[in-house]
Amino acid sequence: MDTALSGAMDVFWRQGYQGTNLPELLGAMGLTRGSFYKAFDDKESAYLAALDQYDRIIVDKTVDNLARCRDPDAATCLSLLFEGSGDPTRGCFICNAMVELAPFNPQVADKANQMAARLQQAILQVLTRHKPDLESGHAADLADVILHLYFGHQAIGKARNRKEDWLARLRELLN
Amino acid sequence: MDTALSGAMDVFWRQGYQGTNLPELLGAMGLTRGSFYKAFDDKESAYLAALDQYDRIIVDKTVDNLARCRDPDAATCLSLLFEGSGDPTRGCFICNAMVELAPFNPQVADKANQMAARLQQAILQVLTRHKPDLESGHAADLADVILHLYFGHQAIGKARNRKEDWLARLRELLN
DNA sequence: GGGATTAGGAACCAAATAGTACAAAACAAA
DNA sequence: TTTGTTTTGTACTATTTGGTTCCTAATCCC
Repeated sequence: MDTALSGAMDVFWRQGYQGTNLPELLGAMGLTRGSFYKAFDDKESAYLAALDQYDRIIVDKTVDNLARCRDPDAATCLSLLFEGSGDPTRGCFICNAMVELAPFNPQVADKANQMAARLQQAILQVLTRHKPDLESGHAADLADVILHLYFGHQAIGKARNRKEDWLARLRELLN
Repeated sequence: MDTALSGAMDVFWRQGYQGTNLPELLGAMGLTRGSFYKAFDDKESAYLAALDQYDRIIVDKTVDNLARCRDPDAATCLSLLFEGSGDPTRGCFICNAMVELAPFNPQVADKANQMAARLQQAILQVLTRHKPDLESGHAADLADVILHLYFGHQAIGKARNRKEDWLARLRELLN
C-alpha cells in the first residue's frame, strides 16, 4: 500500500493530475484497475492520497532537516530548501498542485495550504532559533518571504536550468 | 483575429492547456472547428500563439507600467507587480505555463523564459533608475530575487486568499 | 484442511477527446 | 448576375478517457 502511494505521488508529482492517465497511474502504483478501484473511489481520491503521501514523506523530511540543522548560520540551514536533491523539472508537488488544481478543487487547495504552512513554520523556527533577536512579527514575515522565494524557485526551475547562488542571497536577506 | 487570440489567452490562462478542451477553446475564441483548423495547426499551436498574445498584451503593459513609474520610491513602483488587478486565482500565465508544460515542451519553456527575462529586465531598470548606487551585479541579483518572489506570489495566490503587504516587504528588502 | 472473504486481472462500456471531410454560404471580381 | 474563391458550420471518425463488471486466484480464519 505504501509503495503504491509512493508510486502515485511520484507520477502525479512529475506529470500533474490531468497529465497522468489511468494506465500510467496504475503502472506507477503497481496495481490493476480492479484493485485500484477497490482501494480508491476514483482518480481524484488517489491524487489526494498522493498529496498526503507527499506530506508524510517529503514535507516531513524537509521539516526535519531544517529542525535538525545545527549549523550556526541560519542562511546555510535555509539553503537546504534550494539545493534540490533530484530532478529540478519535477519542481515541488505543493506548488504544482496549487497552480494546476487549487482554483478548481478546494480540497487540493486546503491540503496544499496546510503543507505550505508546515514549511513556513519550519523556516520560522530556524529563524527564531538562529536569530533570536529578531522581532517576532518580522520573523514571521521573513519566513513567508522565504517561502515565496522557495515556490518561485520551484516554478522557475521547471523551465530554467541555470542555477542561482541561493546561499549568498539568503545571507544577504538575513543581513 | 486579435479577439480570437485574446480569447484563447484568457481560457488557457485560466484553465491551463490540458484543462481546456476544444469546445471550450472554440467558444472562447469565437470560432468553429472549420475556421480554427484553417488558422492553426492544432491545439498546441493555438496555445503557443496565446503565449505570444500574453507577451504582447500583459507583459508589454507590465513592463511599461514599471518603466513609466515616476514614484521616487523603488519599492512603490515594484509593488505594482504584486497588487494584482484582477482574479488572483488565474495567477500568472507565464508561471502556469512553466509549471504545467515547460518540462515537456521546449517551445513553451523558451517562450516562458523569454517573458520572465523581460520582467526581470524591467525590474532591474527600476532598481538602477531609483537606486543608482547599487553595485550592478548586486542589482541584477536583487531583480532576480524579486522575480522569484513574484512567481511565488502568483503560485501561492492561486490557493491562498490572504493578502500580504508586499510594499512593506519590498521596502525592507531594498533597505 | 475447508469455507468465506478479499484481492487480482482482463474484457467491456459509454462518454469525451482532438482532428478531418465536405457541403453550404458569404464574398470577391468581372 | 455569374463565376471562382475563401470562409464557416456540421457531420463524422478513430482513439483515448475514466470507470464497471465479473470471474478467477489467493489469503485468511476457524
